Amino acid sequence: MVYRNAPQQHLSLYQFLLLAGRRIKPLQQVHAQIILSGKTSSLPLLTKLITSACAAEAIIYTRQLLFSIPNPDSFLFSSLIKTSTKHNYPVDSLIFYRHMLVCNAEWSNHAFTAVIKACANLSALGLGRIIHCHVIVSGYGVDLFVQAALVSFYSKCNELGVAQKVFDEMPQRTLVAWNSMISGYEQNGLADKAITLFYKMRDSGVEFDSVTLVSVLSACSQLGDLSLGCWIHEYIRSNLHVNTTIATSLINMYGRCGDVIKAREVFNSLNQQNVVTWTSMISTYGMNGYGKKAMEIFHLMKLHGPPPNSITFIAVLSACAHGGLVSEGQLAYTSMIQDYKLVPKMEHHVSMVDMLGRAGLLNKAYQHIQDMNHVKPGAAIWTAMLGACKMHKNVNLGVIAADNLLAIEPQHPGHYVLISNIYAMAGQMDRVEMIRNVMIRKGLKKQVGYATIEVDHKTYLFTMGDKSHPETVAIYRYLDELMERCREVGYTPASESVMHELEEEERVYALRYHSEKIALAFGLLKTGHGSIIRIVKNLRVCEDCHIAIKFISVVTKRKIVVRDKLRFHHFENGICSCLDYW
DNA sequence: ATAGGGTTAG
Repeated sequence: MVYRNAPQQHLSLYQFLLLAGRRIKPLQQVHAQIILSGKTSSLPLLTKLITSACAAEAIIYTRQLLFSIPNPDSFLFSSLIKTSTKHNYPVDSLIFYRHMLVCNAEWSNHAFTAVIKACANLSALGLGRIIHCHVIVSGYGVDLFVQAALVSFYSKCNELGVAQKVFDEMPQRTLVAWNSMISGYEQNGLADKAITLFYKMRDSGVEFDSVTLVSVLSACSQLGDLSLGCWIHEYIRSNLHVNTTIATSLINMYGRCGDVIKAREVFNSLNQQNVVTWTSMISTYGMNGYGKKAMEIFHLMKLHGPPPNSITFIAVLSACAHGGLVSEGQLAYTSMIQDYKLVPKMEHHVSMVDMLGRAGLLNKAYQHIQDMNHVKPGAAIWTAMLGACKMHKNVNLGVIAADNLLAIEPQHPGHYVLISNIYAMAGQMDRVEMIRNVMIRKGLKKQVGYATIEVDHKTYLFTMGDKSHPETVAIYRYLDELMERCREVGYTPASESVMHELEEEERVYALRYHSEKIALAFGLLKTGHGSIIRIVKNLRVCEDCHIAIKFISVVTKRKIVVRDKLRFHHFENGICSCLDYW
């Protein structure tokens, strides 16, 4: 308690600390002053010094400082753990936690929440479990802050069951706990559970905030749930201030639900755009196949917006890949490196290979892979290459891509169909057989395709050849009739896109009753003439369905929007926004 | 005098 006797002296040292801010040299000068004036036991001073050093990201100096302090107290430890977690030094956060244990300092909910968050950032499930035990033994198991941190931690470690259990056992569920649980489901791809929980939250009378809605909007994007998304937009308009975060979520939601016009409206309504809102708008256009529009926005951004970052260029290159804008994409790629000094990462290379490959420039795509400096081509690169080889029927390069893909991810079930297709094309039936055997041996099945459609605020799900719907007979009869009308105006089934091992008869059946066709027939039967049909498909839409839907848009005179695994297809008058380029 | 749990783009 020495410092109470000489407040003047300390005040000036403290002011020096404030002046030093996060600059490391001035901080070290004040440190010297502290030593010279003999105030090395003033914990408030040392706490400010050490957290400033940590915030200045001088982590080695921070560690040295801690070990030079004779009796750090609980406050110093929890501040330090908090700051190190916040500045992305989770390992140091754990080291400080251990040091806190050794020093036998008193625990606090602040120290626990921070160290749990550090474990969450590391996805360190085992360590987090141990700390959870420590929490309970220290009597902090009942603390609402610590419980919320645990919910978030278990969610980030994909342990949603445990997260839910901690959440359920909370005597009082705080807003933050609800938000953690909802975002936990959303981040783990369980969008329907996130939405169910949101309704529960609303019904239990807990006030939600913009953080809740950001997660729920993401869940809407995943499911293509445009009606809940619109409801949230209305709610925000009348109750909340639209900040850039929530605006980004709205743009993204509309974009991923295929409503480009609404996305643009939100974008235009913003007073202040940042790099994230610009990037979202570019990627919305790109994802929906409007490559030219995406480039228009990119151009506006370069004129009036902040400098594009690495993620902006992923959006730009991907828009070029999906829009067939090869020379524009190549220019953007060069500009990224030369004008913006950004180093291309794996995702940029994937988009480049995708872009060149789709355009049929297979040798250039292969050359790009070989020219990648310091980056080892990952599975995504070879998948893009393989897809392009299949599209343009280049067997030689296709086999090279397939071999590389098999070498990198031999276990991945999603690759087998594509790989065996290319070997079949190359006439290497022994390898086709081998791949098939591997699939059977490992119990790997083709991912089950399904399509969903929303009618009267209710979502219906169909799988291939689905007969579970009570009106199945009517749906199939209508679908058959529809396909007959399409045939009359020139449609012929493209059966080669079905997996080769099916018998011919099965192929035709499989094509005719693909989930997206059933969902589409159901939607056309159930909705009025002017409305847009919106379908979400979990896999990529197949070639035959793509052709068929173009014809269906003609014979029914309807607008049809299909979101597949990668992008959107807007069908109207026999034309798709992807220009058959996907 | 010392810090402050959850959320944001491909």
